[in-house]
Amino acid sequence: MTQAVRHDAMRARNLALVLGEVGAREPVTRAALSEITGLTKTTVSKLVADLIEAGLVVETGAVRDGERGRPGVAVRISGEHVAAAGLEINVDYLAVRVVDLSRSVRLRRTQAVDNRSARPGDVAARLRDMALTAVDEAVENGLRVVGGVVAVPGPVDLSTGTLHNAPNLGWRDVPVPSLLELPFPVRVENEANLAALGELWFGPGPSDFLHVSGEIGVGAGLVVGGRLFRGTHGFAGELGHVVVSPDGPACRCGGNGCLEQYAGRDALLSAAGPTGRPTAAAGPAGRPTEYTRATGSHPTAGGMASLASLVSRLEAGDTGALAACERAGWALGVALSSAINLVDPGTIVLGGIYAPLFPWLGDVVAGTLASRLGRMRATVPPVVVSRLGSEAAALGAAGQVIQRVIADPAASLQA
Amino acid sequence: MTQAVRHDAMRARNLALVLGEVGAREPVTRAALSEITGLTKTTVSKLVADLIEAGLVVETGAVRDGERGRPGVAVRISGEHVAAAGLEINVDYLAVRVVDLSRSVRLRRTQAVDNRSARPGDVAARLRDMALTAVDEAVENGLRVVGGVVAVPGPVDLSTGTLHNAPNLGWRDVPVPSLLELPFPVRVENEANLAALGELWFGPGPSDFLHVSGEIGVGAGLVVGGRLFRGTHGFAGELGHVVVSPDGPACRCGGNGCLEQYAGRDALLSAAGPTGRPTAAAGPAGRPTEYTRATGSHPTAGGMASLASLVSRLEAGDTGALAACERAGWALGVALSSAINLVDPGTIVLGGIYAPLFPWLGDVVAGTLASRLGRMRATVPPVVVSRLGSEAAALGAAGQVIQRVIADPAASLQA
DNA sequence: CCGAATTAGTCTATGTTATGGACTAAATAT
DNA sequence: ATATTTAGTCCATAACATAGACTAATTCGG
Repeated sequence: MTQAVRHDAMRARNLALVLGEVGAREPVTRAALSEITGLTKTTVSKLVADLIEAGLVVETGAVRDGERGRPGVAVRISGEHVAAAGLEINVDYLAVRVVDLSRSVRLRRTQAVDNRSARPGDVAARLRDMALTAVDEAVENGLRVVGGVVAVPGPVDLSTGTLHNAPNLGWRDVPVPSLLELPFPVRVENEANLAALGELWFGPGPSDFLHVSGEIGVGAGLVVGGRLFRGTHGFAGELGHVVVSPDGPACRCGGNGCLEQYAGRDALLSAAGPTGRPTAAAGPAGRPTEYTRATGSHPTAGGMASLASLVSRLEAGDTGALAACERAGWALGVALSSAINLVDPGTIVLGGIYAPLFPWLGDVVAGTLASRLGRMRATVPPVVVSRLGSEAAALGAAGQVIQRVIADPAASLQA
Repeated sequence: MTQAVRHDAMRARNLALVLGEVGAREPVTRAALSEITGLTKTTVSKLVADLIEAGLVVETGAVRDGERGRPGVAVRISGEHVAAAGLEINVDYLAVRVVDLSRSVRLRRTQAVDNRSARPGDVAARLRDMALTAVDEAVENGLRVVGGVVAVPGPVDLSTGTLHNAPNLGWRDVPVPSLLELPFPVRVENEANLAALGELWFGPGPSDFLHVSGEIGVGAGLVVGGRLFRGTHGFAGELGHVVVSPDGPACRCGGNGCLEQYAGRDALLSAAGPTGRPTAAAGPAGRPTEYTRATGSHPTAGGMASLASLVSRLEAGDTGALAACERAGWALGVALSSAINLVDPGTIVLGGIYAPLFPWLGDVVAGTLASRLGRMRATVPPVVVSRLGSEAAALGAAGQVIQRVIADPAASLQA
């Protein structure tokens, strides 16, 4: 059930409503906000004044849009005070992103590390260092980091932040927030879910889609009506173990013929045949390389090297590589057709390793969907590529903090 | 975005909150409601007074529970004034249920009709007659039918109430509400969704589950946190076309090896081999038999006769019938393992034709799930049988109206 | 160039709703 | 019989939004 509504809750909701509309249509004048929300001009003015005082909103000066009458003073979300940290623990790298309230990315740090062999405490310490230097830099720019979210490759208990198990890291029941000990509240969430939210808040697309995160495993995050669907225990979106063929190759989950056995990173690479740089010969784990990049595909650490070589073989027209992609695309299409029948997403967004492979996968996936769904549905969901690639999860993590502030400005208005 | 909150909205929400708690814990005293909701005794008293005046709630007299102090006056949801109609158009029958606000079923009418060959207008006219006589009877009992929902076997445009297409009826783009022309607002919804909601509101079980409706097709309704998940366009839950084997038998949807080809009613019956009363020799379509029943499995119209004979063959230990059930159960398990990985339901509820077949299916389904999911998940969702059987959809339909009244009593408080 | 029209935003009085504490009512404990 | 305890009502107050008057700043038309 919902909570009781007192006067303070009424005000809190209206603050959230106004701030949300500012974010959705900035720059907007108070008059326009009054018309959009249905609140009176008086009320909107008072709410906006509070938001300005809290540093969440700023005036951008008068707007003269050729209309008659006194010009309004537009406001927009302020990116100058409040910021959020998006952290990511992945198999091959650690990442930190600092995003301000206006969703501008203020800082990017990625460190290539092979975390497969590492202990949770050591990884957390390294990520903590990265986060703290990032926070320092943010503070120098006048920003206050009000919270952080950590993206991890496995299911999470949302209330405690415990990572239940991450098979590709070899971790079990890791209490991530207490290991990090950061000077702001930290939540933890599955990377596939966060990648979907990253696509929602930082991508160009719609607000109804299934985002597929191709990594070693294959995860998916479903966003409907701008909200993430988590399922009963928060384990929804395990696309990697959807059945492609019930008598297919055995999977580590105990089943047979799961999608992961056809389109997971390792399955894809080994199906493509021998490659120049095999997975085992990945870079040294001890000495991480630090660097910053603007956008595009991710660094070559661990098996990533093989992915890069797979792409170059595909570009060269290598038949083995092409066949492997075709098979993976077909399997993805089969699994996605089940997913579409079950959860009815508006669009399919292919991310993770499928982003760089999209030129060789996309059409096969779309074709498989069309042949399996076309006769039932008036429209088959379009298959598009993620523009964020592997940055999606860390951005989604930061975005989740931003979203909380925007959804409940009254809470952060006191602090 | 949400709506602005004015004083009237505040009151509306608090009314809903109080009414909801009354429904959840009846009988309750005002004092207990005050403690539960956090609203003051004064406020609760005023809200309850309004609810009583509107006829939604009644006092049940003092409660002396052995405690010290003045005994409170308990209130409960009133079943004496407001009622809802649940209507169902199925392939083999039409059904009407009238349910009062306290969720007591006040009237059951079912008419066996073969609607396969019938025109929408004729079917609607017959259902309309049934509904009107039901409403008359309700009025005689002092009830006011404030709305109705129609369960139909196919996807629906919720805003207009148009049934897009019902392959088993042979209908396309049928504007159900305008055909019915009933003296109360009518909405339309997919029967699988409504069956899930029926299970939620009238069944004994939990509020997180996937309800499987085995009919000619196989539908599913997902309820998470007491809310139905509909997907982007409202087409979620098409379990019947989830892939069991990608190179299996061709399906009418254009795909291959869909669940429906293994566990749909027709597939199941024909796999069971020749039967005493084949599907084609179903009862006469022209002369419907009217009757009323309390509970249990549904009438024998159309293919239903064959289902009854399948059950008797199973009871007799017929090996062909047993093998068909085993195969269907295995396929259901395969499809459900995909569904569990994708949407993470808390429980699997088998309804429709799977309810009477449960003794021969249940263990196979559960076993298949255990073997495909056991190694990944700490707990595999339990597989249980629906106690409502084929009554679930019509009850869910009526329940949806009730639910609306309880979720927004302020709206019906004016009328 | 000036007044009329138009739109933005503020100010003031008012209405609606929930709160808090005093108060009455009705039971049990001693 | 009296004290204690709990239920529910009454009344003054506080919080918030509203309605409409008012001021401010622009464009339009002559």
